[in-house]
Amino acid sequence: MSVAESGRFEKIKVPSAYQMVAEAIEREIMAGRLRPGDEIGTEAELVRQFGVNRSTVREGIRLLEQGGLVQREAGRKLYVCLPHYRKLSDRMSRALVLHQVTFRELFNASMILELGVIEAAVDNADADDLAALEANQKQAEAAVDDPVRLAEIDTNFHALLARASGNRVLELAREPAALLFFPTSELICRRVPQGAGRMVTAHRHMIDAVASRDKEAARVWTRRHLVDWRKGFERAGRDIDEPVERIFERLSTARQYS
Amino acid sequence: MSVAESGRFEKIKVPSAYQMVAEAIEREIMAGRLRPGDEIGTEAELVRQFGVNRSTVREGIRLLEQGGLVQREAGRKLYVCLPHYRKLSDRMSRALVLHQVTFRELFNASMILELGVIEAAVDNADADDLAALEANQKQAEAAVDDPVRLAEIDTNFHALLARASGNRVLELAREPAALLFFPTSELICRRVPQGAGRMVTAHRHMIDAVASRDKEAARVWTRRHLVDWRKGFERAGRDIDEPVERIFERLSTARQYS
DNA sequence: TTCGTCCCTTTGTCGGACAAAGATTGCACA
DNA sequence: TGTGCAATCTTTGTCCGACAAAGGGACGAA
Repeated sequence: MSVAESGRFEKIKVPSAYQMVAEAIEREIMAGRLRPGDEIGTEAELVRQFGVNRSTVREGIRLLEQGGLVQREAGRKLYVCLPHYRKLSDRMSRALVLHQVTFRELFNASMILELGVIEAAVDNADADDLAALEANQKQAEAAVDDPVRLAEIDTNFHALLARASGNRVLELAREPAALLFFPTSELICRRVPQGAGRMVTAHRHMIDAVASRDKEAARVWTRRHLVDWRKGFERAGRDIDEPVERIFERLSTARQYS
Repeated sequence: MSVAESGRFEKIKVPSAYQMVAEAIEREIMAGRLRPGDEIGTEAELVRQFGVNRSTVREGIRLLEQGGLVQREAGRKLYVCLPHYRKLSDRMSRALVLHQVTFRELFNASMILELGVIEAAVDNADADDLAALEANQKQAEAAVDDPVRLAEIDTNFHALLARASGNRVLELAREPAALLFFPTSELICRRVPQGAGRMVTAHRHMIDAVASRDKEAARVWTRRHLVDWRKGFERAGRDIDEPVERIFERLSTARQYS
């Protein structure tokens, strides 16, 4: 029963062959000797190079596959690729759910992240970003009576805003929380009559604030938007201290926005 | 050369058996029917249940393994486990590097995240958190002449602060950036004579601010701490708009802090 | 040129095999 | 009766060989 054998020496780990295969390939990628778009050799070539069996090579490849470092094009050749944000964020979100974080944590973190995002967006948004936001707003206005669709549009709105920030670190940092947070708008729009209208109004003011580079208005309306969420959440009879439940059935089938 | 065949139909994806194995197990976990700590059956059992070959089962398991959803205890039984933050953050950091984000993005994002973290820490830190921070501070004072060690301590300082925030969403959101950002303190302490001293001083004031629940002081000193980083970074002859380079050799061998 | 057909390559899956190491059983001995 | 040790069973990691399906290219016909 020695789970945490605390002592003088570190536990010796003897990596298995398939792990070493994965690590070797990953090192090549991280060192820049394999670049995104390059194709890794065939399994037969890897078998020759590493001197292990094909089964072992394949297990190593599976490890990389999940990390998003390599991709198979339609069951065919194996390419190095840039891990896609969305996929990584999905994993993160799953972890948050399994760790049973509360809606309060989600709310507080999102307040910080979204305020940061919109401030950066005020500084950096260009015409394309604004056009994308306007298009999203049009969709929202047309969907005020469809909670499912509206929640999806809301999620996209904030993703577009994050992209407009021009800061990919921030964009990635907010995404795991956002993937759990904004889809709950559906619940709120469904239970609170004026919820949808207030959401659309807030989005309108946020876009305008970004367009006119008005940081103060941007902060005010973002905060209001999120506080609305919280009020709606409680009015819908939910407790903000309950853990985020498993809402991934919807998320995993949601349409990609990029 | 049809990489992005944009057309009327979505691409048809035919999932292979090993992917279905992984997805089936993952569904069980996310649905709560398999809980962290439970042991997944032996490979032989999975072979029976899924009706596929052992090689296929093993490839499926490798997919889950990388995601951190399952863990093998010393080459032995397979358990469901909670994905560890550190591992997920490592993946995220790698992705940021591969996407060639700039130090400017890293700096701006960290400013937002760390300010958010310390405000939450001011509200939520308990005696244990403060004790841990004090212990870290002692280490830092003893290592002012060792840039490598000091950078590690700085990284840990901010991780402890994030934990003190009591917000795991925020803690996770900041980590990918932090894993890239704070280790660069080594460079600065090495190149800028007064860098180490200013760092220790800033940490001192940050701890005091958290202990005395002084949010304004906490913000001021955090901002000063990060601005110091930026000045040092430029004084060390680096351009803040250059992409984050590949510094993972160090990171991957860095000691775990939790 | 365009199209279809044949052939080669590569992947996904299967079946079986074996050594090493953990887990279990059973026995000898105190 | 309880304890320590050896034999045995189980499970994993790795290897080997095999085959169907699908992609890709060569080659010839229209």
